[in-house]
Amino acid sequence: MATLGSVPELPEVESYRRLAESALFRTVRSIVTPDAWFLKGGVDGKVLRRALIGHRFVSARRIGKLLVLETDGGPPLGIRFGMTGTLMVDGAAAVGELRYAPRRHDPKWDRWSARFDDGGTLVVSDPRRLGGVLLDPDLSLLGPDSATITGSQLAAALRGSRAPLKARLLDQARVAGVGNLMADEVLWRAGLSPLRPAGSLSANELRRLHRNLVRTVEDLIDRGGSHLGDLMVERQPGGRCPRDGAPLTRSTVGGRTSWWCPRHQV
DNA sequence: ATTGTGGCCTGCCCGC
DNA sequence: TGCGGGCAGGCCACAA
Repeated sequence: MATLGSVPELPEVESYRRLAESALFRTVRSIVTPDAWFLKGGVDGKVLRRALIGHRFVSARRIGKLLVLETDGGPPLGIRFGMTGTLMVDGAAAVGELRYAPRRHDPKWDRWSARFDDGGTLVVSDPRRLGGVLLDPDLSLLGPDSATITGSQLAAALRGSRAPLKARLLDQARVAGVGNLMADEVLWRAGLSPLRPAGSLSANELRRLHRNLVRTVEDLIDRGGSHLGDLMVERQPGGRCPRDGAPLTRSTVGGRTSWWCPRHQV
């Protein structure tokens, strides 16, 4: 299998955020919205132009997988990347190829662009159109960011839930930033089954999960993508646990394809 | 309320 | 060689 990137989970969006910092403090001259489907939350091109043209982005924040570009006086712009979205500034992409996206760039996949007074651009490219752009995103719909979540916040996110642990971790309203690949990696590292009822973890298991979640996020940001976890190369038919060699189990958990080690993830 | 399911989107890959 | 059916998963609407 080729060494590709992965879907835009927290590590990818963090690299997009860093790239977006190079687009700050540059005056927006025009907005290109070729795909009305890509505009979310009831905004249209006219509203976006009124909000952004003549203004500048002044900060690039990330909450979970959501990129928020704050403007000088107007409402912030929210960008979601779905599973194949990439960010480009001045023609350069933030990270390498995405696992489930084409390896090339085609301008027809540019779903949204801002052009600056200096001639540069900020472009959202998304072949499968699962991402989107919105104004003034409601951040209260997102749980604590998994890069900085505290142990007690994680405990609160899981407490009392009978949903599968993995499904709860994927719920962006509970914990923001965990996607399918990173969920498998974190649970594998923590030695916890994705099928465990979320509220059934002991205090020790909670500590273990929290430690591995925060460390994994940091680790994968450093490595450069959610596809660079230790489990990922085995996350395919015939794959074996890198820790103990047991054949990995594949099934659907929380509506997502899941791979885990039946020997040490309990 | 919580939890589960299906659909959206479309390029790519596999088998015929 | 072309074709068609699955597949991938973030997010949302909807059902029970």
